[in-house]
Amino acid sequence: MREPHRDASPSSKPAPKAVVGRLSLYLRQLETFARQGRETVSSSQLGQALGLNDAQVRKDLAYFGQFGQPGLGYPIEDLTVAIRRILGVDRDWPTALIGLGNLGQALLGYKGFRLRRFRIVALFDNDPRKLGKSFDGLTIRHTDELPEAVSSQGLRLAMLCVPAEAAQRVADHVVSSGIRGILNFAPTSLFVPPDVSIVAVDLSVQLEQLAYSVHNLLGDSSPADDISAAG
Amino acid sequence: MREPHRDASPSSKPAPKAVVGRLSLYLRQLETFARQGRETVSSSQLGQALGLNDAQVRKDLAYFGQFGQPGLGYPIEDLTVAIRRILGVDRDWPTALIGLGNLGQALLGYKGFRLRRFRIVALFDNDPRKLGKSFDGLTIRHTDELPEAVSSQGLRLAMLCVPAEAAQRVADHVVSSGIRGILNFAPTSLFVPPDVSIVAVDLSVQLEQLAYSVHNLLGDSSPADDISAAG
DNA sequence: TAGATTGTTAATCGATTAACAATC
DNA sequence: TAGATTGTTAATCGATTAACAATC
Repeated sequence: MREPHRDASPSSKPAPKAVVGRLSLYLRQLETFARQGRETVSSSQLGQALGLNDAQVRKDLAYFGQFGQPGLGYPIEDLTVAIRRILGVDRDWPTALIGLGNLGQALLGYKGFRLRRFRIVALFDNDPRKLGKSFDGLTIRHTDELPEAVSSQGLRLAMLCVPAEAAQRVADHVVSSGIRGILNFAPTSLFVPPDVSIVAVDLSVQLEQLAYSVHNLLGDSSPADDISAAG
Repeated sequence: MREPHRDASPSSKPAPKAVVGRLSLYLRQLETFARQGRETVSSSQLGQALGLNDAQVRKDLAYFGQFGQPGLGYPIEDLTVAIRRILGVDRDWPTALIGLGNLGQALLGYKGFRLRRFRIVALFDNDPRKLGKSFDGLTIRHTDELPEAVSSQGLRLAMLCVPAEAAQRVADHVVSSGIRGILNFAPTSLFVPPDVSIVAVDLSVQLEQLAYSVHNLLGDSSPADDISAAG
C-alpha cells in the first residue's frame, strides 16, 4: 500500500487554462497505460507519449498536489483517480443538447461523451418540424421548457448546435434557465456572464488553421526533421 | 479608390499559431460586418465584437501587412480579401473524409465546411460492411486506394474520424499517400513528420475543460461581474 | 549504496497590453 | 484644424524549459 498524496490543492495559485487542457491528455494517456498493464509512469515517459516536455508534466501535476515519488515516478491508478476528481469527471454530467441539425444529431450518437460520463438527457430545438420527434428515446422539446428541465433533470451543461444567428439569443436563454456551462458549436462569439463557462468548438477555425499551415509553412520551405505531436 | 496595402508579409517573423487562429475570427466577424452593410471598422470595434484587446487586433494584422489607415480604420472589403488569401481559403481544398462512423457521417453533412471551400470529395473506411456504400453521391473506398485518389483528385487535406486504436496507423498511411494536412478527431495524440500539419479536434478534452471550470471555478467563489466572450 | 526521478526555483522564452508618435 | 486611429516600440505579464537539491 502506498501513502495517499498529501493535498489536492497545495498551492493557492489557480491552474491556468492550458494546464487543465493538458490534464485531460494526461488522464487519457494514463488510462491507455493502465490498459497495457503498467503500474507506474515517469514524467518523461508520460511527456514523450504526448509530445510534451518532462518538466512541464511535473509542473502541471504539481499544481494539484504531490502525486509522484522521487526515483519511482507516478502510480498510474492513484493519479488517474486524482485527475478524474480534479476535472470533475468522477460523476455524471446531465447535459442538454440544443439544436438537432446534422451536427447535433451526430453528437447525440457520439460514444466518446458517454465514455466520459457526459450524459445527453434532454433535447431541444425550436424548429416546429422537429418538435415532438424522438431520437435515442428522447423527445425534442421547445427551449421554452428548458428552465423546467434544468430543475427536474438536474441539467448542468448544454451543447449548443444552433445556427450562428440564433446562438446568442439561445445562449442567453440557456443561461437564464440555470445552466452554468456551454459547449458552443455555433460559429460565432458568445457573451455570457462571468459565472458561466463557455468552451468554443470552432470547426471552421480549426480547418482554416490547417489550411494556413499547409499553404504557408510547408509549400516552400521545410524545417528540421524532428517529429511533432498533436492530440 | 484606395491605395493597395503595401506588403502581404512585411516582417520576417513567422506568425504565431495563436495569431493565425484569431485571423479566422477576424475574417468571420468582418464578413458579418459586411453583411450589415458596413465599409470600415476600427481595431477597437473589431476587438470588442470578439472580446479582444484593440492593440492585439492591430498587432495581429500587422504581422501580415499594413491594412489600415490612421484615423479611418480598416476597409472591410479589402481586409476580408487579404485575410482569405493569407489563410489560403481563397481557393478550394479537396478533402478526404476517413472513417464513416457517427461523427464522420455528420461532418459529411456539415454545411460549415462547404461554406469555407473545404470540399469533401472522397470517402474512406476499412470496415467491410461500409465499403461500397454511398453517401452524398460519394462511394466509400478502402484506404488502400488513397494514394491513387490523392493524385487523381488532388486531395490535400484529410479529416480523420477513425477509432483511437487505428488512428496512428491510418495517419501514417495518409501521410505516405501524400496528404499534408490532417484534422484529427480521434481521441489520441498522433505523431507525424514535420512537413505535415495536424490540428486536433478533441471533443472530450473540451468537455472536460468545461466540467472543470463549472465544477471548480464557479461552484464556490465568483469573480467580478464583467463579461467574457468565446467563439 | 548508486541510479532514477520528483518537486521547485531560476532562467528563458513568448505573448499580451499600454503608450505614443505618425498620419489620415 | 481637431479628433480619431493606426503601426510599432516598450513594459508587463504569463508560460515553458533548464537545473538541481531532496528523496526514493
